[in-house]
Amino acid sequence: MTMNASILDRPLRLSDRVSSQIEAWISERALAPGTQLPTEKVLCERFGVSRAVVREAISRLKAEGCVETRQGLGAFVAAAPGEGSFKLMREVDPDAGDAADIFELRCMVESGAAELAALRRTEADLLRIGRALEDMEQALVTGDGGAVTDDAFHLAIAAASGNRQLERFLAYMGRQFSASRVPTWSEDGHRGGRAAEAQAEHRRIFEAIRSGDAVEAGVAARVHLTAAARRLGVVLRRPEQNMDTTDRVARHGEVA
Amino acid sequence: MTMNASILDRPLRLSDRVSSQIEAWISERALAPGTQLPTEKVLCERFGVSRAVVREAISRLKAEGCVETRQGLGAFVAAAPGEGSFKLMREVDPDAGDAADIFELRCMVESGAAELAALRRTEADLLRIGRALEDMEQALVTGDGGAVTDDAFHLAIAAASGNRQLERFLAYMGRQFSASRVPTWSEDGHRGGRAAEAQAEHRRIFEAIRSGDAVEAGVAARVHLTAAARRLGVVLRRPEQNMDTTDRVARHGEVA
DNA sequence: GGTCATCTACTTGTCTGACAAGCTCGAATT
DNA sequence: AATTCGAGCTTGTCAGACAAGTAGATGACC
Repeated sequence: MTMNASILDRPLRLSDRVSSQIEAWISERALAPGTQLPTEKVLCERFGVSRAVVREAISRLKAEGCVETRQGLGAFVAAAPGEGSFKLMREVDPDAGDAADIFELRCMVESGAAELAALRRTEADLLRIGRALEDMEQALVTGDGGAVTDDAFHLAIAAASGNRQLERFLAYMGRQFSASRVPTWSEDGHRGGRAAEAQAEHRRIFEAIRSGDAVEAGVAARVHLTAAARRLGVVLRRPEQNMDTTDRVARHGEVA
Repeated sequence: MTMNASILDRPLRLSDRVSSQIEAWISERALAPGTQLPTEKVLCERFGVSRAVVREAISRLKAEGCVETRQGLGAFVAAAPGEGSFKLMREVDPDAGDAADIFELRCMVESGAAELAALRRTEADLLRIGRALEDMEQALVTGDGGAVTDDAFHLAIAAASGNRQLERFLAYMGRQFSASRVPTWSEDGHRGGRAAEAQAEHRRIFEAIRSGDAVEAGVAARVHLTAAARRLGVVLRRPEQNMDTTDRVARHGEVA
């Protein structure tokens, strides 16, 4: 006959106590994601335990998702409990290759968002997207506030897709990239016609979503992102096959 | 010159692999709560690692809530890993339709990854994908280790896409979703033919990537993910238009 | 024979020391 | 000045040892 009540009396393992204290320490100071934790050695001295115990404690925090470790660097706060998501994708360098990679990724996901938006958009969604479009139209005249509204436009489409994961992801990526939209809407961008060009692409996307044509919406989104990359001078690898693949197929579909 | 030595060779911590394999092992055999796990010593010999690694792996499973340990007694299955991994999904969003959202998102991104992989795969990539495929083939016979290799298969494709942002994103999503692959490779999955069905879809994807047919690779990936969702009983909203959109278009492209 | 203390074998928990792998930064080299 | 390379840090892994806790066999005692 086993004493099941012993679960409550069970001896507290050292690693449990240590992990609790570290977690409390993070919470109390409200450490921002990315903050570096003390090294294992320091933690050993502070808690008076061996490194094995500290490692098990940190291992537990890793499993809970609030700590990340990188060999040779250290341990870092990953995210406050409950909000861990795409945080893993931080530290994106606006470097050369990364920019192309991100454009490719956005092309896949945003075209998908446009397709879903065409299928599921509500009247409220259309109103929101349309308002962003009008604001950009005005920005074309006044030459002001284009970049901000551009963000709003793409976010509104993501929201209209009805897929909350997609919306969160695109919101994140959009934030990463809002800086790159600036050149399009800069003084130079207006003069060089880049702003007007982008706006024409935006109108095509909006029309497709309004009319409920998913295929056309996806194509329009892909065209827009490919053109945006070109306008920013980002060189897409194997451009002749790369992002045009589905586009080309879709055109055949249209013709057929 | 960028080192394409790639992400997956590095962040492969031993303890992560061991914990994944133990978790998959529990899932595939559908071990009842209370079942005793092999001792640490046995696990060390079986995986060929030190006790520290095994202990970290088990520590992770403890944190996930699917394993409990008692000093002097051993380690025991606490709850079905399905519930334990639901905890990971809970972090994303406790909503019901969340699984469908994630499937949609994965469908977009993984099909894109397959297309890019078909265009850019190196011989080393093909070797790695092929090895994962063979491992799954063997898992079909032995009934063991299918879920882990399934992860490896999709990650290898992501790596072959040559897009590091994509690879990181899919690695993240894969971790969130590896639990959902378990039913396919469980005992029940083998008996019901779900494993064989999935494997056939995998072969189609691999063949397309090997032959460099981007369109076919994308189609095969979309078919696979749609089927996977169906096998798991996930209801995709508006299935008749939803994920089939680009698929239908691509087929027209093939015919044309 | 039955009861109880003890002893043994085995498990997980903790400690220690060492080396490997990966990263940062600055000095030395070209 | 730009580049290379190594010292010095970090975490990751290994090996062996002992402490603490448990179950079951052993054996003594009634």
